[in-house]
Amino acid sequence: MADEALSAGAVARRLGIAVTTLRTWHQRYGLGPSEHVPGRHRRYTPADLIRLETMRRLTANGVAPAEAARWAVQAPDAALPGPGPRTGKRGARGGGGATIPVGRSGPAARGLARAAMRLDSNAINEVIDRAIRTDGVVTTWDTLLRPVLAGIGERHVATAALIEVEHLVSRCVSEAFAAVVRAHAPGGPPRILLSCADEEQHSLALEALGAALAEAGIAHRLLGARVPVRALLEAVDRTGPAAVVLWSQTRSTADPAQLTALLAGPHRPLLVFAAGPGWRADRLPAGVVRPVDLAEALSLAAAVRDSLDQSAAG
Amino acid sequence: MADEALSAGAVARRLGIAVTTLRTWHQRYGLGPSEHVPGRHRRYTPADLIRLETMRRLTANGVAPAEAARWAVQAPDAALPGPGPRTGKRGARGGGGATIPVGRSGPAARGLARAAMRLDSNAINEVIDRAIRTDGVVTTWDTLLRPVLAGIGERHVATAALIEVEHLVSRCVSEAFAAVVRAHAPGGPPRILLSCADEEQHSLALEALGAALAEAGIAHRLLGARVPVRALLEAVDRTGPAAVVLWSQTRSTADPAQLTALLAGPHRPLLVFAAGPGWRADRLPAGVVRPVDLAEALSLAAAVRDSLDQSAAG
DNA sequence: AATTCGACGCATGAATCGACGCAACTCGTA
DNA sequence: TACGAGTTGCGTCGATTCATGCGTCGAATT
Repeated sequence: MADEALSAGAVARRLGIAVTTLRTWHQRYGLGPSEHVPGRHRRYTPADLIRLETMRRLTANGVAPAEAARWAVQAPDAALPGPGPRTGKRGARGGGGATIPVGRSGPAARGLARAAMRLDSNAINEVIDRAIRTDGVVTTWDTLLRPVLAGIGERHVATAALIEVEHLVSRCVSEAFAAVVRAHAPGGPPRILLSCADEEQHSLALEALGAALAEAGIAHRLLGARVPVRALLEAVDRTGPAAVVLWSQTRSTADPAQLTALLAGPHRPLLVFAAGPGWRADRLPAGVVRPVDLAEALSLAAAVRDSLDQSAAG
Repeated sequence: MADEALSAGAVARRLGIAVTTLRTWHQRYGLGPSEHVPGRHRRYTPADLIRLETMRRLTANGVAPAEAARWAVQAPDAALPGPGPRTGKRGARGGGGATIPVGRSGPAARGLARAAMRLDSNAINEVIDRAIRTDGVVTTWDTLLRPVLAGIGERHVATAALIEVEHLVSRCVSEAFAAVVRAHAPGGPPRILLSCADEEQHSLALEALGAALAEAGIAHRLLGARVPVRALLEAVDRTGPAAVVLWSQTRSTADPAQLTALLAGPHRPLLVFAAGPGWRADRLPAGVVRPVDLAEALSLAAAVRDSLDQSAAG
């Protein structure tokens, strides 16, 4: 048992791809066992495995399969190309199989989609973490995560499938944001409260905002999904935040009364944000700010922090 | 040495296999008596018997014989790293005020409850992280997190308040588990799939199991809450896990048909666990294992550990 | 004398092979 | 904007290869 020669099935399971795909990779790209007699079963040595592992990692990062294969064949262990000048050319025509449509959202999005389809949480984490480290939370959210999540959402609305994929990716994103928050030491007491609207289940965008805030050194408090108005008011009452961000993803959860209640409470926050696509601008009570995207929400929140600092210093 | 040194025939009869097979197992897989001189008769010690018993049990469950043998040779019975020594003495006297009932769950629980009431996520994180680092995931879950969560739950069922507290704590717990998973490099391909039952919303216990698995060095895949049967089957089909853990918190989500569907699928898992208080033991289809608590689930899952992954990866 | 040993071979079912095709996606072009 | 060309992952099918449990045989062990 000293010689570890894995069968095709074992390797496929390990990589999270179909056995057929493994054969296809061998035929199309020459990426197969180093020694193989036609007609006989393939036996993958550890060295072959490393090559395949590289292939997987590259495709998970958005490299076109053909190119990734070429790469894996001649440089078994290869680091990823820098984020720099890699935007332009490309004659590759991506596509293929049961995937998630991400349109022209860049290679990282494609890689993320691929990893997601394989339910490969490790690869998913890897891609997300790298993106956040490289481009920051805001950019990652806008150009990577949101497109991919939207793609998955579209799909599973249409076909009622991929729900498990969406869950997994959501979890990974959530965890990545949490890691960002944990990594950046929270400076001072949190004066910004983030909360979902009543009945609202989607909190990912809020978590993105939270991570972005943490990244900018701004402490916050995040309540999470499905916060009843009463609980929200109680939380505001107990913690006395300077600003409250209320997220509503869909119209059905965007009851303006929640905002009004916030403004009418005993500990009225300085600023109330109505964030998310659910809110209708013309139905918002006076005194409520409605940021259009993550970046704007971030800068507004930062402004709150600054004004607080000044008033405290003066 | 009046010890039971069983002869080949006796062992074969006991295991219900042919004597020849016993010899074959020895030759092909090295699974034989620990001491044996070529040409002489084989004498099986009780230890050898255990190994063979494992082999038989695994193969009876559908594990490939070669794999089962490797398994049996290196891990006769799945023993697990026990948790550290119990913590507490300490007689801190808990105070009054609006708090959460945690019973006699120790000072950490009380501290956690207090931090939760303040919506102080930093403090919450701190307590949880420390507990996990000190006592491990299993103990922390059983003696700290579950009591506190249960306490909060009780309260807000009674008073319809504290919902925001529960959300916050849940989030923090979730993140802490995620951090554990991220910290422990997952070795090899995940062969264990964790999923909530259809409609089941509570996934925290599953996340605890996931973290415990990660702590023990066992890779897994966690789908999350509210996984439709169809999505679960699709995931099983695509990833071909060796074991599937299906969590049901309440009776209403514990539809045995889900388990049956799992067992009937094309990529039938070796082992199916019905975990959580929702399941009724007398309604489970044959072939389903029902662990009673986190520790048991962990040790059972450990028994399914994939033995194929010991190659160098990145 | 009853077993067991080691070697060899066989039957059988599972896994894999190679070829083919499908469906889905992207991109250039009209 | 719609459409065709190029990519790609993977399901299917009939044939082949492998893995595995076990029977048989002559010699050795107990």
